[in-house]
Amino acid sequence: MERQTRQRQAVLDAIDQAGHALAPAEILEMAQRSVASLNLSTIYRHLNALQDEARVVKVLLPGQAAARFEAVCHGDHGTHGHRDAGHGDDHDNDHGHHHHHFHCNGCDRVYPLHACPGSMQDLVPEGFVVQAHEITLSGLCVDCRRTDGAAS
Amino acid sequence: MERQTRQRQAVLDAIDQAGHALAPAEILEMAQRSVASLNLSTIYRHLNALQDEARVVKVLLPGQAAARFEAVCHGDHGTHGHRDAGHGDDHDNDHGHHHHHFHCNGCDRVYPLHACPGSMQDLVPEGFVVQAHEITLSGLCVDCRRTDGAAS
DNA sequence: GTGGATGCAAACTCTTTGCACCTTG
DNA sequence: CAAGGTGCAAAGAGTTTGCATCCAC
Repeated sequence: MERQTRQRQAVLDAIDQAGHALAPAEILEMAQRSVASLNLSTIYRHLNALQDEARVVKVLLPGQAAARFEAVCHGDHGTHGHRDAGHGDDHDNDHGHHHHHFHCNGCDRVYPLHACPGSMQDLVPEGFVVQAHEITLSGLCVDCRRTDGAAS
Repeated sequence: MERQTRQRQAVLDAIDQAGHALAPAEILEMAQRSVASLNLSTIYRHLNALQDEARVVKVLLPGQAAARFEAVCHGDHGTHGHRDAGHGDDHDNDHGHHHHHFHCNGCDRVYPLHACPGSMQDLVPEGFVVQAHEITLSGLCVDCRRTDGAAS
């Protein structure tokens, strides 16, 4: 996957423009606007390649079988110190900074959270070693709070 | 799923005796020792029923498509105050106390963690409402630390 | 005896792969 | 032109469901 093709560009554009994690099917839908013939398997092939290039991350939510993918953000946020990041994936490049996710129960979107409470070594029994942690919050985002939350 | 059948008992026994979360296939393997004819679909049917009865919980790990199931522990741990539990599942009975999980990268087991840092409302942007949180730690358990960790 | 439970096979979802064809460099 | 990418269809895991049979009550 090193050539510059229309389909590769379409996949990249979809992910970059979304601003939040997308499911492969959503990427397909977006990307087909540029390349109508685009196939799901091509999406998956690029997604896997882009993960290896550390340009996208796979986001898995507990409770959801299907994966989503988000663009890696290479902006430095100051915190390089903790060796406790990672998502348990095979790809252990930690380019793209450590973050967590918020899943909105209203619109089903997944938002990145740029805060992190730090290592959770104190939650585990003695003798256990924490190598990574994954926090997923869920609830209502600003928009859905107004709509679903009946807060008027 | 209200009758007392050998297969139901076999499934329950497997989960109760395991002491940690089991995959459906593992439950099958265990339970077939009592009921050789046991079928995977029967396991799934009971697992779903038992979830509704709040006797087992589905445990999903980020990064793993397949679900695991663990026995609900009805022991009170004092903390009933926080309305911030839940696993994002449809089943929102909070019988069985709120807890998190540790996934061992060595033996692939999932251990329950009975500690919880509490609500994480401060991690989300203003206007977002946190209804539930899910924390999954991973690393090495005591046993695997000795084995894999090459600590000798 | 009857209705709920079971086993089997088929269906479904998500993801990966084999292969012939087309495209990029 | 050749290496590599693409589309399609088929293969796989994991999970659910339809249906005829079986068994607990």
